[in-house]
Amino acid sequence: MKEGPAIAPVAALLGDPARANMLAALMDGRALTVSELAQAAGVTLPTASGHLAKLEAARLVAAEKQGRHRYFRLSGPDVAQVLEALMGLAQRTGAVRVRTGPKDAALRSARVCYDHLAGERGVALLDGLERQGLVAGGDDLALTDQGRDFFTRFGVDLARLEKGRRPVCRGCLDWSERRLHLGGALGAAILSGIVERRWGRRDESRALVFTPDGLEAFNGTFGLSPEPPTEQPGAEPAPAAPRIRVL
Amino acid sequence: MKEGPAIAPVAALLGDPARANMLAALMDGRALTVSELAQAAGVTLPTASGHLAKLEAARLVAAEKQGRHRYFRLSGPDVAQVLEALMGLAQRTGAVRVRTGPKDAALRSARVCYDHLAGERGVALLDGLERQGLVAGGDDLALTDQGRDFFTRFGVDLARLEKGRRPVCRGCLDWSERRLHLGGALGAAILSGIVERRWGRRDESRALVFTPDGLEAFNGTFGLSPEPPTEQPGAEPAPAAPRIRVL
DNA sequence: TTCATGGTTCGATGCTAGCCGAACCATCGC
DNA sequence: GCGATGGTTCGGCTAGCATCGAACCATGAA
Repeated sequence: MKEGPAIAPVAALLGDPARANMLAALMDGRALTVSELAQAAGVTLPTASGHLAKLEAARLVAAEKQGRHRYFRLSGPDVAQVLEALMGLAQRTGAVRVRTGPKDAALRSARVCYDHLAGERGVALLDGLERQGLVAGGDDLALTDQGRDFFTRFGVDLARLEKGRRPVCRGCLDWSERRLHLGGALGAAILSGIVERRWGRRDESRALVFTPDGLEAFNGTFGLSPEPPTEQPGAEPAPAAPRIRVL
Repeated sequence: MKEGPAIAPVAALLGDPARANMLAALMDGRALTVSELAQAAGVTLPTASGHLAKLEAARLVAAEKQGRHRYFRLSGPDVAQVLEALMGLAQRTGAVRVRTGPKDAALRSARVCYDHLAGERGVALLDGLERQGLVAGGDDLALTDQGRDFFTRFGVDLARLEKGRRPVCRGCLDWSERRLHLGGALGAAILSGIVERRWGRRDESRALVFTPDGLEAFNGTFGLSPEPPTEQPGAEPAPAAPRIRVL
């Protein structure tokens, strides 16, 4: 009666709070040690070690040994994508995080999703690239000729990206915006460009903090209008039963 | 330390085999009764009732009462999308379903994902639409002017679709092909068109069975090359440890 | 009204899996 | 070689939850 791969084992893996927190901590693409992940999850070292063994067995994370440390990272961008999508479900599901503090606002504005830019600015970026005809197509979001010129000038080694097995362009569903932002090798390259140019820096959470000048430069480079003012949190339109058919 | 919505509760919901099976049974977009879902999950009626109550509380499914039956359906296409994405992870994770029987082959070839066409033919469809310039853009996969003409001739009431809050075009990640197929209101309309024209019918599983004539008509209408012969199952390139960095 | 069927609620049971402390192994610096 | 630090393994405890039978409600048919 069942069809396709069995989702239950994987979902159960993501369903434990400790493991979920560890994975969330890895969502920025960095590799973390067991101790760091234990702290992120709020469990002791042995417990974390056990969880990580399971995640590794399921190939959701990959480990690398360096000296007496073991560094864990997500095994691929697709894991990050599923996590983002689950956050989307979790949000509309009513499991709204009440803590809409300044940190949350920062995350909604611009954050690192695995290795590319997400959040409001991330979505705006993809919009802008399309509007200018730099990126087109729907499946793998192919680069146009103009886009190739543009990004070459931006300093991206397209030839190298295209040799890899990872798609150059790929849409990734954004939990806060509920729209696509740009992932893939190009998405990663753009984020690298942002950091290299010191337009912004990654803080200890997943938020990406732009400098004022950097934000202006970023918007200018990609032809984006500045970020709209965020509406007052707590004044959500759907208070008790948000009967939104979201997609 | 946590950021964004908490995924663990939702994921835990999907992590129980009984619930996962029920959701999988609902993946074709149909509404099923509690008894049917209980059978699909292989549990007794009280157990199923309890599970469904939880899923409903989490707004993953929605219920509708008709007479003395209660019909459950997925609460939206986004739920189906997350399920498809999880299947993708489950597959590469090593939880490969060994039962690569004829039914599985049929599912890979063409199946119903919530309310639109998925599988090899679904991916080919999106490819074809793009190649012919009927669909373009990357975010919401907008229809081109030619596309509007085309689908109007195909019998789709675009004005009606665009009035709804659901996006007309939307990519949905395919677990068997690991590429996007076309979802959204237009995806649903195309599937309706296929069924109305008797090009194929939905069997009791999620497989979509084309008639020989219907398949030819489908390929012809959307300018697709016929489906490539499926390679021998069991002759997978990655036997023990598929170390594929998939995305 | 009365019976039959679909669904829910309740209570009891049993299993699973997360958690920690303690002991153990590996690596680094001295 | 010796301590110190990072990780893993083991054993035992506990809590949560899936499961089912039985009793109970609701709807439709006779």
